[in-house]
Amino acid sequence: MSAATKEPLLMEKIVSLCKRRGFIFQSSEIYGGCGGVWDYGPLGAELKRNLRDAWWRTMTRDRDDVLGLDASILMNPAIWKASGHVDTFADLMRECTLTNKRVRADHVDPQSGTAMRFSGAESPTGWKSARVIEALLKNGEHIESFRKRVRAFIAQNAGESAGAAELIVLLGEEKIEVVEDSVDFHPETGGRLNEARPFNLMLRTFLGPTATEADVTYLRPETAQAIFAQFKNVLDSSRIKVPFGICQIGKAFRNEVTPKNFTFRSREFEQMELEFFIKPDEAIEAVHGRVAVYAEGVDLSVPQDDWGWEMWHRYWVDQRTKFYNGIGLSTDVLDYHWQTKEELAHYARACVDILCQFPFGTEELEGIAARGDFDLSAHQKHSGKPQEFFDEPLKMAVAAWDDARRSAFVEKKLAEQRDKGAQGLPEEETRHWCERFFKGNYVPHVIEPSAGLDRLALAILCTAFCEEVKTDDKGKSETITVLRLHPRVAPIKVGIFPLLKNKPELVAKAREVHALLRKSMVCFYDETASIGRRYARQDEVGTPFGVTVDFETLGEQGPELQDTVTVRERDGGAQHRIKISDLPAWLAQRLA
RNA sequence: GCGGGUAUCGCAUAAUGGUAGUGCAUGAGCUUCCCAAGCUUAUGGCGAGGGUUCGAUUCCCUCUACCCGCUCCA
Repeated sequence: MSAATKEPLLMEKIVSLCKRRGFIFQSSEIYGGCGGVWDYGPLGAELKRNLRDAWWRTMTRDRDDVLGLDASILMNPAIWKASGHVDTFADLMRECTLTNKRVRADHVDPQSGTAMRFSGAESPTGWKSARVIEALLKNGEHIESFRKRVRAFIAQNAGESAGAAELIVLLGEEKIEVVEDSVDFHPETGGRLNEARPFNLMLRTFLGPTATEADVTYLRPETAQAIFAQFKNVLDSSRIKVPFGICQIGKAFRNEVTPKNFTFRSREFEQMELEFFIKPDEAIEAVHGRVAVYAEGVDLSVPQDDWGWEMWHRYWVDQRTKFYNGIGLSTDVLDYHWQTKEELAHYARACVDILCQFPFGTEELEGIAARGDFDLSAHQKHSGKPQEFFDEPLKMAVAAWDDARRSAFVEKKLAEQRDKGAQGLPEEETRHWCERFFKGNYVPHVIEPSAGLDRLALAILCTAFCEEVKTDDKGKSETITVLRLHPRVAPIKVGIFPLLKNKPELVAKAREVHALLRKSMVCFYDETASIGRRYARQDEVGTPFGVTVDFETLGEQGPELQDTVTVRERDGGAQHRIKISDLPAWLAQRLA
């Protein structure tokens, strides 16, 4: 992961452009806003739609092995129990008042020492804080090393304004009390913990007008769980076989602690997720005698029968990269982060983040995780409904095994699970898994490419944003703004202009051209201001082409140029003289 | 959630305890106008709520939103 140079000023310009030209507005602005949510204006709505459509086309319409789904946002809360979302965040949490670090209320180890209090702190930089600080001087700890620790945490919290930690002066130090086995201090930092309170990042709501506790459900925190919950229905209704995928685009909601960086981290956002179900490696090996192994430079373009989870994972990283390249995010603004063993969730085998360079840093656009059979198995267990796929070739292959080979297979599985320790399956479940496997049944594994649509829209805007200083003949220079959007995602494809608006013939002809083109693409007709200004307006919103109707179009320079128009390119400003009748095809070719 | 900062027409900015100004943008008009041209003209603003005051955009308090740094990010 490269540390991109942060450019807060650039971000401000982009935010300003987004508002000025109708891409993105603050939600509920006339009432003072609403934290962490944003609205898309006319051009933003088109941009987002183009991105959404491009994803949908690439992921399902252009493929034989991925099907679409459009599930509801509200679901049975049991889904969030099964997925682990409810439990993970239903805990009571306490925060350290010194560092704001959070701990589970029931996970605080008792400590002994002397509780100390400071009335505030100040620094030679002029920074001052009147916040009362309480922390535990642990038994045996030297008072100076204690003070040093407190200063370091204060400096960290205060940011740049407080300056160096060692220069901070602690004010009004006093001993409060000697404590024995207290659970009111953070086990690592020693800071006083505040009151315990529930911490849930899911948005709670009530399904049904009585709004009692029995009606509680949640706005989905991710779209993926609906795909798992409908896995069997899609499988049974679509005559499709593993490997195959189910994809979905939709809103998701999270009570983010800190929404930030414009639309990048919002509380309401749109996700584009694919769950691609694959055979377990054991099934590949049973049928094909081997599992293909990834090696640098191996061909990932066409899926093969002997691919296990690793190849499929690599395949999707490759596919997703090609998608981004195709809508204007070139390889030089993208980056990859392969999560380390420590970062991975316990059920995940691998996870790659595809990152993009934003003005505020290099941040995640998409995560592609190999999640094993964790999700479907969890739903199978919680719902009591089988989530298995019956694999005919597997059944045939295993039918040929003798008893010795079967028991060796079982022993090997048991050993694998034992090696995983607490994370491994109990012996009984492993034996059951093997039994089902021998009959050709298994819970498919899954590769999950999960992307944020709002993040993508922001990435597209940020990377397209371009300022140029232009100097005219008189030496007067000004800064012009161009959005170099890929024609495929640009909200407006072509601007149509009569050279002058006070000549009815020009206006009529331009309106004709507009009527012709709007049938196949988003157009913008503009007859006000000078022609240069109209070009500039379109440049600023990323319109790739401009069409100008002039006096030659009307035949003033003879029949040669009659019914031709000037087509002007946004990037480079090159002009072409094109027959009106050829325009739709000429433009369509360049917008594909 | 903590600390720091910001809030003035759509955008960018100025000044002020006493009728809030400018540039750009926007609307109307003139112009044979191909890269933000010129001229005329119009619309439009002190984030919300309290307090101090004869009078508050300005001073004080509270709230809200946004930005930066921590923190969080299934």
